[in-house]
Amino acid sequence: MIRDGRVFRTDWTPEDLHHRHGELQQLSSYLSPIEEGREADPASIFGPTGTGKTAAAEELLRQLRKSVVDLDTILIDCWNNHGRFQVLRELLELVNAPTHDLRQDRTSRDEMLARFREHKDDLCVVVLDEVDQLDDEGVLRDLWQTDGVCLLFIANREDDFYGTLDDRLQSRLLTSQVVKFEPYGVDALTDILRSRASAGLARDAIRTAELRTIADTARGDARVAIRGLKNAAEAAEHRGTRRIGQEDIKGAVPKARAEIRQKTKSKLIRHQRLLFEIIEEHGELSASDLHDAYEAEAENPRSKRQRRNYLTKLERYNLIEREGERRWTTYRVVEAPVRS
DNA sequence: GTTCCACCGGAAACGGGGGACC
DNA sequence: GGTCCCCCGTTTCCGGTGGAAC
Repeated sequence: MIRDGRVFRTDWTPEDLHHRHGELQQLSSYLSPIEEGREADPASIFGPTGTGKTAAAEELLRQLRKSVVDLDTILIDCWNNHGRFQVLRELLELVNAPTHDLRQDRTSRDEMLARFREHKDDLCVVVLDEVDQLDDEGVLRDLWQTDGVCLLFIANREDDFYGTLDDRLQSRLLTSQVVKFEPYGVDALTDILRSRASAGLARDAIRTAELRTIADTARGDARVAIRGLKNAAEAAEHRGTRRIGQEDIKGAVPKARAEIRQKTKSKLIRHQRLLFEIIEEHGELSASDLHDAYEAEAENPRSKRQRRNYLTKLERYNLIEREGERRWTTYRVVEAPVRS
């Protein structure tokens, strides 16, 4: 039934970006000075998980590369590169600057920045995906102050991003252009799934009614929906049938959510995972109960201050949410959506 | 009204790690 | 082999906050 499994991967980009033409056009107009060889003001994309933000940015970079000669386009995933050194190293690699002699504890940031400025083209578009995951905003200042660098930020929530910046940077960036990506509606998500199904599944493997059911259950998250479609196809294959039925769909989307959550969990370090598992086990519990449970279970428990850092991280990962303040603080597991 | 308590988060200090250099 | 360097993860300290207890 599955003809091409690549279609269901998160990094697979369709030829046509369904239902994001307006947003793409908006972004193109913000970055249009680049096509005339000029620097464009920073722009930001905000929107929940699975709304096509990264895919839109990639498409935008593709279009810019087609129309502008001598343009560096760089997309950095700040989820995997959250330190200043890591971001600068990625920048150097992507502009083909020498990186063999870089050392986290030896090479100064100024030197790395100078090397980047020397090797990049006159104009360079830098997309910082999941920018709210950055530990050190200094790199934003570095890039902001670099001639010829056009910045595009991607984050889930506006306040998560701006809230972490110092006043000076915040006031500069608050004037940047913003494009908001709303969650997909059922019709839009059904279209997206139809296009994936026709590219990756056998002909007539699924009907519109089943596609709509998946789209509806995914609640606006394309990543969950696409993975759900793949799970449904596998279930149908397992059943030995040539068409996906409602019974194949039933567990497909919850399974997709669980898989995405598992992937996120696998990135946690031991103490972060323990804190998450305690919250998961209790469903919801107060801060003091959480600390007590952690101290009872942890080997070499980390300090309370460090635990608070871990909990902030878990919140940013969309794994948990916090409610209330001070002694009434409670933590609970976020059911959905989660970031992949 | 004052003190206590539990929590949050910023800032500074500390120590480990590991390659370069002598 | 000893020392240097400095980033990163972690701890310590501390001020702020606001309800509870007195």
